[in-house]
This record gives sequence, structure tokens and C-alpha cells, in this order.
Amino acid sequence: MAKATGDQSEVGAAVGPPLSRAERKREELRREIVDASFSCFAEKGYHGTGISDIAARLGIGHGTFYRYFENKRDIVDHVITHLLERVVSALAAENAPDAPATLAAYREQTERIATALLSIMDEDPRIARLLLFQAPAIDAELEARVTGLIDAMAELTAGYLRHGVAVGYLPADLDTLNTARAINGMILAGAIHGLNDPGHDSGEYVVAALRLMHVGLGGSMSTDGSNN
Amino acid sequence: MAKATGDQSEVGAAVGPPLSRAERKREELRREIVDASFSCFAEKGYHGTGISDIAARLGIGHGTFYRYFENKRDIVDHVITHLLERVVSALAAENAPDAPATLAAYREQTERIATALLSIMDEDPRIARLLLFQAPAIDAELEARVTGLIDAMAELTAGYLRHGVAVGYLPADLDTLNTARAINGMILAGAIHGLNDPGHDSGEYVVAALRLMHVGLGGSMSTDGSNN
Amino acid sequence: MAKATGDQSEVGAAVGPPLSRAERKREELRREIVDASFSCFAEKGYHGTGISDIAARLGIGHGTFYRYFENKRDIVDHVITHLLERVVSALAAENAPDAPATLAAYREQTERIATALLSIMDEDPRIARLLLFQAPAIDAELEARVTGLIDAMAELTAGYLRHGVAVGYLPADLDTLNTARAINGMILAGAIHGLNDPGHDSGEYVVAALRLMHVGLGGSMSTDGSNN
Amino acid sequence: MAKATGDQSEVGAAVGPPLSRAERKREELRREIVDASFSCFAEKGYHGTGISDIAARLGIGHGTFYRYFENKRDIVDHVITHLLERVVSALAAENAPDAPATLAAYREQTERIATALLSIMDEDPRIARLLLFQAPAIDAELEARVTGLIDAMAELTAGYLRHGVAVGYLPADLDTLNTARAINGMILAGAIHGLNDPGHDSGEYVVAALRLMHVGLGGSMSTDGSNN
DNA sequence: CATGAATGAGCCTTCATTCAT
DNA sequence: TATGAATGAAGGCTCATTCAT
Repeated sequence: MAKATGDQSEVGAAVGPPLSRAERKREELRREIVDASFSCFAEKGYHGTGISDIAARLGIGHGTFYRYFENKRDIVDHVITHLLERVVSALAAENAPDAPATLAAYREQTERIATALLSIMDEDPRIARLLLFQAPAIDAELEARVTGLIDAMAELTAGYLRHGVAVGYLPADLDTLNTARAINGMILAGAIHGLNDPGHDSGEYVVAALRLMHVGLGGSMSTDGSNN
Repeated sequence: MAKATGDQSEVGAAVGPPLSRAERKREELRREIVDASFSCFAEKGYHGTGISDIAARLGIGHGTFYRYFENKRDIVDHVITHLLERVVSALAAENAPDAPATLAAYREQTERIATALLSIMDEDPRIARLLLFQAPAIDAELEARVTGLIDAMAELTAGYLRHGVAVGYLPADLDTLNTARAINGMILAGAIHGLNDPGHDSGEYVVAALRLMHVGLGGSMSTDGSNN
Repeated sequence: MAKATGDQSEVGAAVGPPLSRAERKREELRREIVDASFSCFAEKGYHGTGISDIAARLGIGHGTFYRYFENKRDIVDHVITHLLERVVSALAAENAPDAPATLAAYREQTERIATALLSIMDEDPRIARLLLFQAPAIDAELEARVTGLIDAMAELTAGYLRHGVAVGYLPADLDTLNTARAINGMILAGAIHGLNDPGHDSGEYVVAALRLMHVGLGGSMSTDGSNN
Repeated sequence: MAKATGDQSEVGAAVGPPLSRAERKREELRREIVDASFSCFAEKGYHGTGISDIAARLGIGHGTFYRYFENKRDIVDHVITHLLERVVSALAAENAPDAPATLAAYREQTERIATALLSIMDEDPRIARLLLFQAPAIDAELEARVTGLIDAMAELTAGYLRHGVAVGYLPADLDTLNTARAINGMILAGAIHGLNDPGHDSGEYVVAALRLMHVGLGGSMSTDGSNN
């Protein structure tokens, strides 16, 4: 009787069995609830949002919510997961995951990543608001998830840096992990700034941050990107 | 029998009118309530903290709370103000506010500031937790206060950068404001990292971040601090 | 299985849209809450009554109350409105609203009105208790509503008196408004007396008051109602 | 040292032992508390008045209140007693308590009484507000006290009426008690009206009410007071 | 399956009263 | 004796969750 097997959906979901019409509708509403919850949480805050707000936004009965999600706490996880999928897939689309072979290539890669990341935040600043300002306050677990996410990003960056050191275009004495954290922080700051000043030009910020990151305060970004 | 006016000793307390014994006790309890609220909010979150939790922590009746603060929302402002005072006074103690005249002097200043700031966060990571993770979620107003604070820090840093440009030890084409934001972000990341990993060595982080800030990824910090 | 629209039967209910079963149940509970609130307020006083008392009397959860009424203050208005509807409809049922053409006819009308009014109060003295003794103490607004009600009654009576003067069966120099107030007062006194002495014979009171009203202290009520 | 003995107030106070200076001050504050409570209760309602409001009005600590009165409930009794003393003494001053021998004399007496009573209410409408609108809502006991007071007034009036019947200037078949209640009601209505319309001319009301009372609706008040 | 009526735990807040100073 | 700091019972109200329809 098992209606099939496993793991449909989830970003890299392997093609699962075809969903019946009813299942597809169910999945659609599920997604809509996640979206509506995201909007509400980002706009009014987690504690300022009632289940009824979410339901009202969709024009469904608020009892229906509980046929799709365990409880209020439950949905935040899904919202965040959904947001991360959005972010990750946006990044994946833009960036070749290849490890860059030269400093110049790495510089370009960082630029692509930073630009993509901040573009997402510019498009919908509610993402940053929910992820950075709401989620950590809900719960110890969610706080851990957010800090874990930040750590993971740092670790990812650190991997690139370690690669650069191994290949030789980055200095051997680079403290890769802490440097990665600092780079991370620049992105964080960009995202947070986007919240305050929605009309800002994140491109300029990226340029300034990349310059700081690649040549430091004193250096200048020559056309060829060399640092001297 | 002398009423003994002397020493009301608050750190930077401007000389005020001498406080009566009752007034001193009142001020003391007020402070204790702020402290207890801080602890509760940082540990259990704003919404997870009841007035009764705060009162219980102090062993006072919860009605007493309302003799000192308007309501639950009221005290968060006081807690935050108190924290900022702590931070500011710690910074003020460590740093000569003089604008540095050379790049090396500026480098030293940034090091002092960063070290002082992260030391505070290391000492009591709950400060960062409340300021960065709890406060923005409470209220639109508090979110604005936190983002305003971050902006103010960026503006402060930008001021130093502009000075460096004017004096000549920083490049004329430096995007001072955005660069300041990026620098800010490094500090933010340091503070957040301190939350996750309380036993971490924030000194190493400061070194890595300063290196990134001053010479960029490719550069090395030679003993004399020169960048080439 | 037919949904059966018919008979929503509220006494003088104007033909409205047919109510669904759920709507009828809702309206019924609403009414029950009003009734229970009335009982509680009349018996234990407004301030002596908790929302939980009202809910307990109906065997419902106290949260349910708030699904039907905004707050505690809100329901008093509804209770009072409901009471006034009861009173007004009772009066309307008994009395032809025609302006009487002769003194004798007016005398009969006053008797009918007074009797009807005091019968209502006799039947349920809590009406007077709530209206006269509780409501004015709740609020400046409710005090105004009660005094406004008394004024309106006086104005109504004054209208009749003015008619009598115009038609000629009442003296031209009658101070209609103040006289109306005094007549009003007799009814008030009757209602209040009914509170103290629930077993009293309000018929006798009406006779005495009508006699006073129509012939004064010295006169006698001859069979034909003449005054001499 | 005795600073004089005499009549330390209290209307019918039997001459007691001379009070010391401290005792007199105590008695004075007691009286002030009663007055302040009266003002507060009349203006903001019993439940709207806090002990601290009363204390604040006098500029005393609110703990002091409890050195003079048992509790909040306690003082209402004192306030009411005090008000009744004021009313009674005002009436006593104006009226010979002699039973009138003729209808004309009784008419004059009723006029004096009604005028005096309504003058008091005009002077300070808060008396009526407290007595009629606040007191009955506080408590079953206070409700009983107020209705008892009204009854007592009716009984008093009935005594006069009975006297009139006995002496012969009132008809033998007069329902003295109910008639007395109706007369009472006129006064009540006058007092209540005074609350609404503080600028009103209570003299006119008294005239109209007396006319109604003595000659009824149809009659006219000829100079000699005869009714024909 | 969708709905929304019902529920009650839980929280903030007030204020009469006590009592140490 | 006067004071006001402290107290905690009490109560209004919200909202996440359940479940009968």
C-alpha cells in the first residue's frame, strides 16, 4: 500500500514517482503556507504573527494550517529551509563550483558569489530580516541553526581559502578559518545594511568590500587586479 | 550620626545631588532588575521571559517590578541602554579618541578597538546575544534601534577612514562609507562567532581580521606592518 | 435531509436573510451570553463579576466569551440595549401610541403605561437593579446613557402633556417639562421600591401615584375620574 | 492648657471629654480623608478611585490612610454617613419639625423641604452622584443602605401624610405610604436631573412638582392654594 | 479534507493592604 | 506617627491547538 517511496522534492530531489493531482494540490498549498508564513514572520515578527494571520493571508481556515504543519514552531523550520534552498539554488545557478586556479579567478568568483548573495537580499530584504533578525530569537534551536549556518558559510569560504593556499596564490601563513569568518562578516554587514536602506546600491558595497578583502585598506584595485 | 553623604561612586557619574539612603537602595534595586532582566532575556529570550521570572531571580514579588519600570517593553530599552553604556565605557577606557596620524597608528587603534570590543563580548557573550539576536525581533522600534546602532558604528569608522584619506595615509579613492560597513561586518562576525564557540580565542580572530583589513588576502603582515 | 430554512422565529424579527444552522447557533449563544451577563451583573455587580463567572454560568470556556464580545465593557452595552428592547417592546405591546383626546383617555393611558412598566420590573427586578443601580457606576459613558434615558422618558411624557395642553384638557400654564420629570420620578420610585420589597403589590402603588398625579394630594379619585 | 472645650462638631454629638490638641488634629485629618474620598468617589467612581488617589489629593502618604480607616470599603460608609449628616442638618436648619396643622401649612412645609433638599444637590451635585449612582453599585450592603434610606424618607413623608389624614386636611382614603413613595420619587427625579443639567433652575422644578403633588395635573395653583 | 467554534494555559498588569523604618 | 516600598491575589485578555461537523 505504500504510496511510494521516498524523498520527493528537497532541492536535489531525485525524480520520484509522479504525484497524483490531489497530491500535487496538497503540495502546492503546503508551499503557499510556507510562503505566507515567511511573509508574515518577516513583516510582523514570529511572535507578532498568529496562525490566523497566515491563514487569512491565504484565505483558508486556520484549522487547515494544522493539516499541513504540526504547529507554529514547526513551520519556521520549513520557512527557513525553503529560504536556504532559494539562496543556495540562486548561488548554484550563478557560480561554477570549480575551485579557482588563480588569484584573479578567485577574485572573480568571490565577486560573483557576493553579488549573487546580495542581489537576493536586495530583491527580497525579508529574507535577511527573517534569517538574521527573527529566527535567532525564536528558540535556542533556531539560534543554533542560524549560527550553524553562518559557521557553515565560513567553513565553505575557508575551504576556498585553503585551496588557494595549497595552490599557492594565497599566502601560506593565512589563518584560513578566521579570515573566512571575517569575509563572511562583510557579507553579513551588506545584508543587514540592505535592510535599513532598501534603495541602496549593493553593487558599490560589493566593490568596496572586495577591494578591502583583496588588497586591504591601503592598496588600490588596479585594472589587472594586481596588488602592488 | 552624620548622614554621610560621600561616595555614591558610579563610574563616570557626574556629580549629582547626594542620594539619601533610600534613594541609593532604590537605585540599587533598579539596577538589579535591569541586570536580572538582561540575564533572563539573553538566556530565555524576550518572549520566553515572564515578569515573574525576573522577579523570581531576584527573590522579589513581581509586583515590585512595576514599581521600577512601566512594563515589560519598557525594561528592554533600559537593558539595552545599560549594555551600550557598558560597551561604550569599555571602549572609552581603552582608546584615546585622538585621530591617528599615520597608517601604523591607525592600525594600532583598530587593533585596540577590535580587541576591546571582542573582549567585552567574550567576557559576557549574552551581550551579543541580546543585542544582535534578541532585540531586533522584539519590535520594529528595537529593530530600528539595533540597525541604527550598526549604522552609527559604521559612520564612526567612516569618520576615521575619511580622516586617513584627508591626512593621506589612505588612498583618495577609498569608498569610506562602504568600506567602513565592511569593517563593521568583521566585528559583527567576530561577536557572533563568540556566541557559538565561547571558548574560542578571539585574539586570533582579531589578528586575522586586521590582516585582512589592512593588507587584504594576498598581503602579509610583516613585522613592521608595511604592506608590500 | 432538506436544510430547512423556515421559521427562525424571533418575536418581532424583521424578515432577514435566512440564517444557516451555524449562524442560528451562534446567535443563540450570543443571546445566552447576554442573558448570563445580565444575571451576573445584576446579582454580583459589574465589578464583582468576572468573565469567568459568566462563562461558568453557561458552562463554556471563558475564551469563548471573547469570540462573541470585544471585552467586558463591551457586553454591558449589549445587556443594556437588550434590556431596553425588552422594556420598549413590552410597552409597545400594551399601548396604543395614539395621543389621547381627553383627560380621561390620558388617565387611562398613563395607567396602562405605568402598569406595564412596573409589571416588567416586578417580573424581573434585576432589570431595575442593573439599569438604575449598576449601570451608572460603571462608566461616565454609561452614567450618561442612563441619565439620557431618563431624560428621554421625561421628554416623551412632556410630549403627551404638551398635547394635552394643546387639545385643552390640561391647563395652559402647565410646566410640561418639569411636570413630566416629576411624573417620571414617580415611576422611578416605583421601580426602586420594587427592588426592596419584591413581594409588594405594585398595582396599589400605581393607583396611589396616578391619584397623586391626576388630582393631587387633596383630591379624590371619583369613579368617573372627574376632579372636583 | 485646654484650648477650649466646647462642641467639637459632630452634629448631635453629645458633649464628650475635651480633646487634646493631637486628638483634634487627628480628627481633622480624619475628616479631610472623608472629604477627599467623597470627592474622588463622586468624580471617578468607587472602583475608579485608588487609595493612592485619595492620599495624593491630600498630600499624605497612602499608608496613612490605613491608620484612620480599616480599608477602602470602610470609608464609603463614613463618606455616606457624613453626607447624610450634611443633608439632615441642612434640612433641620430650614424646617421646623412641627407637624403642620393645615393643608396650606403642609404645602409650605413641603416647599421648604423640597427647596432645601434640591438646593443641597444643586450646590454639590456630587452628593447625588455618590448617593444615587455610586453607592448602590458597590455592595449589597450599600445598596440596602441606599434603598433603606429611600424607604426611610418615604416613611417620614408618610408620617406627615398620616398626620394630615388624622387632622383632617387630607382625605381619609389616602394611601399614605404609596403616596409618600411617589412624592419621594419626585424629589429623586429632581436630584437626578440636577446631575445632568448642572445649570438648571431647580426652583422651577420644585414649583412644578409641588403643583403636581398638591393639585394634580388638571388643577391650577391659585394664590390661596385652593384646588378648584 | 476543510473549517472555525471552542478551549484554557498563561501572561501582563493593577491595586488594596501590610509593615519595617 | 507617617511613610511608601513591597507584596501577591485577582482578573482581563490572547492565541495556539483541538475536534466535531
